[in-house]
Amino acid sequence: MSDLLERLRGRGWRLTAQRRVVAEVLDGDHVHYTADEVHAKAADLLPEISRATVYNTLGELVSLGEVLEVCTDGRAKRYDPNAHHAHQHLVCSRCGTIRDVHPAGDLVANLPSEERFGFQVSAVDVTFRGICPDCAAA
Amino acid sequence: MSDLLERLRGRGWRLTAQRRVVAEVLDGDHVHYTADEVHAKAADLLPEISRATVYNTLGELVSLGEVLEVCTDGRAKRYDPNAHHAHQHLVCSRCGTIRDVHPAGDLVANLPSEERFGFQVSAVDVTFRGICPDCAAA
DNA sequence: TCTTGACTTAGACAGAGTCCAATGTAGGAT
DNA sequence: ATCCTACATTGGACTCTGTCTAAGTCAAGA
Repeated sequence: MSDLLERLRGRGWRLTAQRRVVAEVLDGDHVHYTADEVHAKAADLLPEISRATVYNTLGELVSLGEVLEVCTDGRAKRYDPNAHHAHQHLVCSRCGTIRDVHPAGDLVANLPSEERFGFQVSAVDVTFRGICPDCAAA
Repeated sequence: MSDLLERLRGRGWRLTAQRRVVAEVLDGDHVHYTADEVHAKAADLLPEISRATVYNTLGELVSLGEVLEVCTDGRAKRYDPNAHHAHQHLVCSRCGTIRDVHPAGDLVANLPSEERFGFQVSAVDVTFRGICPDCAAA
């Protein structure tokens, strides 16, 4: 994720300790933390970091296209650092676990033009729902 | 929507004035109101209706499968009375307008089994995003 | 019409997120 | 190396969405 920090510095981002730890927390695959989870994990590394800064930083990362916002339920938004590989999400209806998945085909093409109501359709968010192996076993 | 009320009465629902006006507000196509919008419109018909009752009634309608909960952004949930015809949503990224749409094909089948991580996949929610004709013109 | 358990109400509360004025600091300028 | 200052951070108040509770009300069966 340090290449991310370099990229952002190149765009004029000031590199602060707070931004570093937020970026560090978001490193990894299948990471989908809420803002509060990011704050808790960041506070383990930098105890005095504030909630406001975590929200600010996440918002900036989203605006810059480096992180995706995901809402799979009506609760807190989740933040997905896997923004540079198009993907969708598979969510366990019981425990809420989220996996990144890669459906086949062109999903936007599934929408016939007579169903587009004159919209310029540019993107599609897909959430597959089901029961994960752990919940199915329990 | 009065067939809805009949159906619910058959299931033991007590028919109150409050439930009637909530059902009436939710009548129509491409209806996707937030709970507060439902409350405001219901209060036009029955001024003393409370927010709690609107939330209760919407929750019950969702549990009974008569209304769908939709969240297209991280904000308030929206309530969609078109629960008896499978459909997905098309959302304007600028103004938030929502249309019900009917994509072609079996959307769950788009997820290859090696991308299912052992989940039993049972449903899929799809949100197409784009710019609506009004916003494109403006 | 009476009765009763289901329904409604107002308001307190909780969770998620935003905003603001005061303070601190990264990094270019000197 | 130090200074400056525009940008970043902070804590706390605030907003919005939704839930809960205790007390009062009422639909509909007896």
